[in-house]
Amino acid sequence: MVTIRDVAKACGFSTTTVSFVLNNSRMARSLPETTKAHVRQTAGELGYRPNALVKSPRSKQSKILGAIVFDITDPYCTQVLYGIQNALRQAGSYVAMIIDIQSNRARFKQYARMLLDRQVEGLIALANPFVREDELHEILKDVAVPVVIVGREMKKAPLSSISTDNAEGGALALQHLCELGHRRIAFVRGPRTFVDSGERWGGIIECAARFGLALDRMLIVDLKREQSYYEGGYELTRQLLEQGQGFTALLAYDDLTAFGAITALNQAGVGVPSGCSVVGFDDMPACSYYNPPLTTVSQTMDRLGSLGVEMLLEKIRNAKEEKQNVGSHLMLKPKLVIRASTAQPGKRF
Amino acid sequence: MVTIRDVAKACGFSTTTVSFVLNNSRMARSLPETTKAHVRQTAGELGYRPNALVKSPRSKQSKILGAIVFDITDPYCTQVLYGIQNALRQAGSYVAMIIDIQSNRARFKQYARMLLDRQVEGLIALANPFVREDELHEILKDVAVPVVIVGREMKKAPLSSISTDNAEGGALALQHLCELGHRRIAFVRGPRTFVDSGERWGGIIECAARFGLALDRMLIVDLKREQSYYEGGYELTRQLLEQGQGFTALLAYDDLTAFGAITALNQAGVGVPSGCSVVGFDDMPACSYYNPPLTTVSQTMDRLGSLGVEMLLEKIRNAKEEKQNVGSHLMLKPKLVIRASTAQPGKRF
DNA sequence: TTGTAAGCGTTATCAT
DNA sequence: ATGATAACGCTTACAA
Repeated sequence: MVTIRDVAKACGFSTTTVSFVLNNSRMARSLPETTKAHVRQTAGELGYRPNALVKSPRSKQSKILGAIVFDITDPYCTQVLYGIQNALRQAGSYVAMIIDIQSNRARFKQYARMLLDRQVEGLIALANPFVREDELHEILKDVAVPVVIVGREMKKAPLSSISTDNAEGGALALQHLCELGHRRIAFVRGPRTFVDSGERWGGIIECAARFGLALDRMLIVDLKREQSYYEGGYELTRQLLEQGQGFTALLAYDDLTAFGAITALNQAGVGVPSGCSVVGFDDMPACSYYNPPLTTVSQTMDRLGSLGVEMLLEKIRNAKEEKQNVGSHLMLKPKLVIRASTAQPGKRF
Repeated sequence: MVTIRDVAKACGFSTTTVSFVLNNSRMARSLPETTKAHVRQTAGELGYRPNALVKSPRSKQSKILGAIVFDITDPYCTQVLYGIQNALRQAGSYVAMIIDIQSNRARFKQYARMLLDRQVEGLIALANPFVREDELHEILKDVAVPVVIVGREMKKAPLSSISTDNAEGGALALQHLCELGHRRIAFVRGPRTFVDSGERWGGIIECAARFGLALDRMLIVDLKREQSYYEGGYELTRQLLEQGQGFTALLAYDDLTAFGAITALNQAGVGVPSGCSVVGFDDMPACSYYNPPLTTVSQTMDRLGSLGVEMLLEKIRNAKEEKQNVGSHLMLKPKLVIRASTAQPGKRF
């Protein structure tokens, strides 16, 4: 391995000078071009590469961020990670250490500690829908580095967070169906304890009022936590159909629920959207190639990730300047993405 | 920050002793239990956490592996990553630094270097279908640490690799269709330059011979590299239908291609599987909730990842013992996953 | 403009 | 059984 001392020896300057030149430090400005050129050349010739790990003790900068996701095979997580990596590339110099806790709450704390042991300068963590705000605070209370939570609004400092305006998302979805002329609309909501599901429902109620739409309790069903959302969407939709409640549209908790609903509808001989329109939530990649392509509400996950990183880097800068760190919260507007699973109510039904 | 010196001072022993105890080094065995207990307790009380980064200069072990994927939103990649993380958790102590090159070849080299600067002890890289073996060798030729390539057979040392038996996979898919009684089968192959597509085709030819099946050139079409596979599958299937070539089954390059094909078939009024059976390749998660759920060939991506890590760790151990590193190659058997998109040929058509 | 030397937190060597 | 001390590769006050 070629060290900075090897370079220094080879070009006849001290390690200090070499360090200055190779890091473009402000001290390097006072060095003559000839020196710099010489240093750089010998470094190049020797194939010198600075050891990024050992920089940290003196500089106090590991240039590593920790990212904790709850399921790396979940499209929601990977889209956020995509955004994270984009922001990191633009910021330059920082890398992420990505950890998957595989939906195992106990691992969260354990892995957070592991990342801290590895001297990450900050932590960005994706909240899954069933972890509560106070739990997160409890777990993260003695973490010394800045933290940003993605996907859940954290109201208490010092945690910052970035999330989607779920209420607006719910409203957007219902508004779309109303504007198409639907009045008999079924709702497959998320499990009762899910924060985001509650927020979405709030938006739906508000929007229903705006359109003078009466919500029929018989057309409102809730997923259970134990089921997969796809299975749940399928089962609940089948039940709705069996009960013979007529409806011309269905608003699902998320895209997977919507996929399950479509399967149930088709099996019952109901075409989508000819017999029933279906709207999802999230806009996972599979929506665009589903059969039919799914109308849904996009959470713009990549922006969640990239802006989350920007917030985190900002917090890290503040922490360095000993500014006190207040928690801040960003709420992104969701976007309605209209595809082929929604249409005006047909004649059938 | 609490350092090992703080602990030493607090408990009255030297840093050496503390280090021995806290690392359970063999030297610690000769220490009396009382000492060890005392050290451990003060460490606990002070909340001491060893700085994992600075261990590396002396121990020569960063305990970091680099993982390079070509698209972190691609289900193939994330499934492999899932396997990687599983293996890492079991192995303990190692973490992965995951880098997404976003299908940008130029970034491969750049990021590989970045990872090496960060002292990764080994590299595991997922090959995408359009990078060639010699390219990979060229890029990785002066990488000093052990490397394992996932998803592409590398025949030349010192690179090791682990991949799926694509020929067997192709054969498996066709055999399934033949056994169902199909004789008029359409093939949407991958782009000509794709290694895996060629391998699969080899298996298909072999299997066709075995079943005495004549392959009709009019029913064989190839995707173009520029198109998305979903789009390509859709377009090519539409063309096949327009040409009026009768076929009762379609074997697609991969799952996305199959999804596109199903969309085209349905739009033409052909039911799946009632009018035409469709088989994909990969078994991405979307297959199980597609409409209809897709019969496909599983690459068992998680095993690709976990076994890949095991190979890499093995290589790292060998490298430490100065054993010379020969490249090794593992080829995993694919698995046929039968779902609802295939059936015996119907009466229609 | 350049160099010396101290330090970062750890582990390894060697002595006691 | 325990401790001094050097070393790892780098950055950075301070000195010249």
